Amino acid sequence: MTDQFNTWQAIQGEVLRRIHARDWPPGHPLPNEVDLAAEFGCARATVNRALRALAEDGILERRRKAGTRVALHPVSRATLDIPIIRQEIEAQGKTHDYTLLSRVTGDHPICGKALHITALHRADGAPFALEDRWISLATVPQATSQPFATHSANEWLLAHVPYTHGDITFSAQPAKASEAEHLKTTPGAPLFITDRTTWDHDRPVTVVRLFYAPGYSIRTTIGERP
Amino acid sequence: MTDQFNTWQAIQGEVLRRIHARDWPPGHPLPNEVDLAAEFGCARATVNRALRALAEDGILERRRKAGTRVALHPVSRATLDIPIIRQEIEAQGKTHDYTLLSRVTGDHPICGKALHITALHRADGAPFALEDRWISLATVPQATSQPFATHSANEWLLAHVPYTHGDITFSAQPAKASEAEHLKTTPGAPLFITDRTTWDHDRPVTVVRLFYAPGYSIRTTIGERP
DNA sequence: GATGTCATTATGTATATACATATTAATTCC
DNA sequence: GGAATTAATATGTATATACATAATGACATC
Repeated sequence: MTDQFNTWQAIQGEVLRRIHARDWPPGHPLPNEVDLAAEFGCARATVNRALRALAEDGILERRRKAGTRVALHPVSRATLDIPIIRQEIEAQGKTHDYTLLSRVTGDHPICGKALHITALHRADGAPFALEDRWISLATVPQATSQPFATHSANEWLLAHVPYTHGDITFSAQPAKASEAEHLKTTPGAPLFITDRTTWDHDRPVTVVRLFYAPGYSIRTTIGERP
Repeated sequence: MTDQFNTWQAIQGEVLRRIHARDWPPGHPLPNEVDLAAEFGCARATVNRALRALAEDGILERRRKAGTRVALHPVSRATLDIPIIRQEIEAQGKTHDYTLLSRVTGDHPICGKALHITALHRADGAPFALEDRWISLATVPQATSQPFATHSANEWLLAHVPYTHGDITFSAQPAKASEAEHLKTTPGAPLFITDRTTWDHDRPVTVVRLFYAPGYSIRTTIGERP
């Protein structure tokens, strides 16, 4: 018991220091929790808390009995916060403006009978993102009574319709003529696209594709200590 | 104490159930940990573990004294695993092929004097991603003795050079003539781009831009229970 | 030698207790 | 009434202990 590390953050910091200093290079096994607790002069639960958090970040790999080791290929594990568009725009100090472009019913391969909504989000008047959304009427019948004329369907859905899970895909696609027109760019221009599908258990809630105006990017960090 | 939930996962599941069932709608405050523990017939630490994990997922918002409430705008918090390209290709059951295109020294605004490497990654022979990388020679002098002819610089760096943090940006950009040629597409084609910068404390390690061949996308899930 | 059993081991988790800390609410003081 | 102080409260964390569980490795068995 050389030093006294008595918070799990301090222990995490010391472990990270040893990893960064190459005392424990990639693939290197760590002492077990009991020994580390003895060395750091703290309880095993505190060591466990520190190492578990590092494992969740992808820095360590842990297996029962096998022990803990420094990740060999520290698959960069980044946490993406995907805000609603209004918040994203307002966070830039700009004013958000929402325009409903169309609102019809139709059929969608995943959603079935669905409300089809297209809308444009602007930031300080400039086109920001084009929204193409389907809302399943089997899952969300209340959507029919919502105009979605002044507020984004996303915010209404988040506040009123539960979902259990979903998936998001990011890609780059060329702008079609109509998309280019709304986003004030040229057909074929590279657009950053997000496709999101959300479910409530096994029932589809909404499928949405967002076309972001040229220049858009999303950013995240890895290994940042708060 | 009606039911007996004695694992933190069971408690997390029950809390999620109540959120999804709209018993606790967005913005709704939860009972405090002591009361929940009494209701669930478990220790407060167990409730804490369950709620803390949900807060990390962005589902709950917690503040001392103020208590716990269901997140009003459940900012979709997705975890992105960014594998090394070879693993990404091999995970698709394809063979990875790496070709060094150029290797010179030059100056880079962030890295200073740096090794500049361009390389092409192929999957089953088809262009997959074009890599444009700068490695700071002040931080990584050993890089000069590495040919990077048959293996990606990324894997060598991960195994031999420590880093503490970094940032990643995703965007869509039109292919320049040379990029289009390597990726066997046409100039102006929309390319999915990732820009990554990594640091070891305050020293830049490497700056890399990856141009992915058309059709590439990254996918993640939200709210998935493992 | 291959296979199955069992003890060992390191992590995973639950519990009771105690104290720390942030934040709000109430109260006192000027 | 407004500012400063204080009390109350919910979460945050540390500790010792106990048992659960997965995975390994050794041993015994066929």
